Amino acid sequence: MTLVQLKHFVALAEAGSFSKAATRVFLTQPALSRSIQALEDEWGARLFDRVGRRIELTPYGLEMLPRAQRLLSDAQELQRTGREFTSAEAGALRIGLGSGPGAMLMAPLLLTMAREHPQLHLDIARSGTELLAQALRERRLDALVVDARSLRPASDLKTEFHHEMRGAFMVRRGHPLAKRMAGTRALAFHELAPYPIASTPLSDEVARIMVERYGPQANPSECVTLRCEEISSLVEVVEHSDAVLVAIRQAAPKLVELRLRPALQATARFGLVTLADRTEHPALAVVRRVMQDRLRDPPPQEH
Amino acid sequence: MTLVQLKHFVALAEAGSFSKAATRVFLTQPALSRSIQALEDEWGARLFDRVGRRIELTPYGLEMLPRAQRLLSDAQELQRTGREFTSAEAGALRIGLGSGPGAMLMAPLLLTMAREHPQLHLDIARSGTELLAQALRERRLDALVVDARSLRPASDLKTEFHHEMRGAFMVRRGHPLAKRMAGTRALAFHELAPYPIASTPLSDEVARIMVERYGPQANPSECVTLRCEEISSLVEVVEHSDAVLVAIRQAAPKLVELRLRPALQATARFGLVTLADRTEHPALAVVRRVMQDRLRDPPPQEH
DNA sequence: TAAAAATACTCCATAGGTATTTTAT
DNA sequence: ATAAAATACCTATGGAGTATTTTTA
Repeated sequence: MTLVQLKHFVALAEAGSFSKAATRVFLTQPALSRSIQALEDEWGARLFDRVGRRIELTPYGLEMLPRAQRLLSDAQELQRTGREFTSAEAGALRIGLGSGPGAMLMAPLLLTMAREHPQLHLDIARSGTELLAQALRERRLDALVVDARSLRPASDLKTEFHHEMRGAFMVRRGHPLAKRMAGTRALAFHELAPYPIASTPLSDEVARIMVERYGPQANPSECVTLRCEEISSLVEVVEHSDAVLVAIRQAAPKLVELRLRPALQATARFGLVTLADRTEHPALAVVRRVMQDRLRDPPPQEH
Repeated sequence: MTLVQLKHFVALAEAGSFSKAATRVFLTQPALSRSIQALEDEWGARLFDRVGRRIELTPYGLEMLPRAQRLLSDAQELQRTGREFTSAEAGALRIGLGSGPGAMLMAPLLLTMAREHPQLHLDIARSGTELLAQALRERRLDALVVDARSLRPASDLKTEFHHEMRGAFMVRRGHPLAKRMAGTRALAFHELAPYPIASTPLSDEVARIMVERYGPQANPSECVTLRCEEISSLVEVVEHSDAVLVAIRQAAPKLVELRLRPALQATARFGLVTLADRTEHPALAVVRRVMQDRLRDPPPQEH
């Protein structure tokens, strides 16, 4: 039994004659005749009665026809699904997001999927980089987007570097510190002390840089008073209070950036991480596009 | 895409290596390798990552595997169903029974199917012979069992004669008429007059014979007082009353047959009728067996 | 170095085509 | 006499085997 034979069977039943059916399946009449015979031989029973110059389904053929049709349409469905999956129109994509990328990408990813790939199942996991990497290695995730600095280099992982996201101190427009930056004056870190500091959880790397630049009192575990994974909530707080936000500059483009001396010069390197030497999920193309769109540092800021 | 290729795909996924899978599907390793490659080429995406000496499903392969498995098991199911159908283990059989055969065969057919072919759907239609023949011609029935005498001969119908069923007058054991038949004495028809006469609907042919033998007062439409399609009910009545049953002798073997002068000598010729030149339904074998079992005239009666 | 997959080649079974015969209208 | 299916015969493609190379653990 072959899918091709089944197709011939169905075509013959629908056409009602060997000659007509043969042209429909792009065969000659003898070829179709033999194809049907082969099926009948294999199944040990006639599917059609050759009655004069007409043909007619036997009870057996009548019984098998709908089943054959169903199997054929299932087979077609299988092929179609395959194509859709490779073109990211269907299937399930499981993405792990580190806390920084999560803040920046979660909503855009969900939105893009909902709008442009409604048939694609998207599972987003947010967690620490190491836990995510473990899930990736165990095939519970298809890819991660994390700050590459927080990821221990490993040969079984492939990191596709995407964008260096500049970190910054930011306040609302009209904040006292903003006014104090008249002209080109830069602020010292201790001038921030009177205000609450808000940030998402920061990597050890960033913490180290801050201590290096501004001294022990700049250690995030000390100075950060408002910590929350959801950056949009933090932005809202900072917009309506005198709190200072420490985050990726581009995450809150409407806030005013503070110039500090020395400059913060801390960055996050967002990378798309997959297993090395594994075929990647077709839908990762969508993730890349969203990253291209959303992880773009703005041109140097003007005041 | 071929069912064979899908089988190879599933085997490889389950075996975890080309060599192992190859032996399982009775192929050499290169042959399996090429079979998988062909599938991957056709679908335009890798199904397995060849990682060192191990292989591993790609996300695409993972997505396609369960679908392929389902299609394969559906295909197997199709083949299995085919075999079951040809061996009368499954499918649907639609039989038309004339009133005489209906009385004799309905219950045994239903019982046999229920006991020995629980997966087989049986549809029994009871009606007049001509209506049944029409249904047969329109493929609404697979076969009929009718009294051949009531069927107008037609070249598109094939009648397989089975049994000549002898008709008889019967009464309960101990009935006054039974006592009156001492020795070899035969009764005259008018001796039956005091008793109700019970029968299934009789064919015109039988009615004609009765009038011929016993005169106008023997016309069934006149003399039959208890008419019912269900012969078992009639038998029950006759067993518990003084009614006389006119029916096929073998339909009520426990009753006593009346000897009449002249003898009734009416028979029903039960035949299995199908469309000529059409492949018959495999399950007709079952019907034939039931007919063989039930439509057997007993040896000449002793007294 | 060994084990596994891929490649190169060879072969043949089978599916398909052409020509012809058979059959039924 | 004609139209349709079956049969006979031939061809070629694709699937399978053997031998070999490549790769990686």
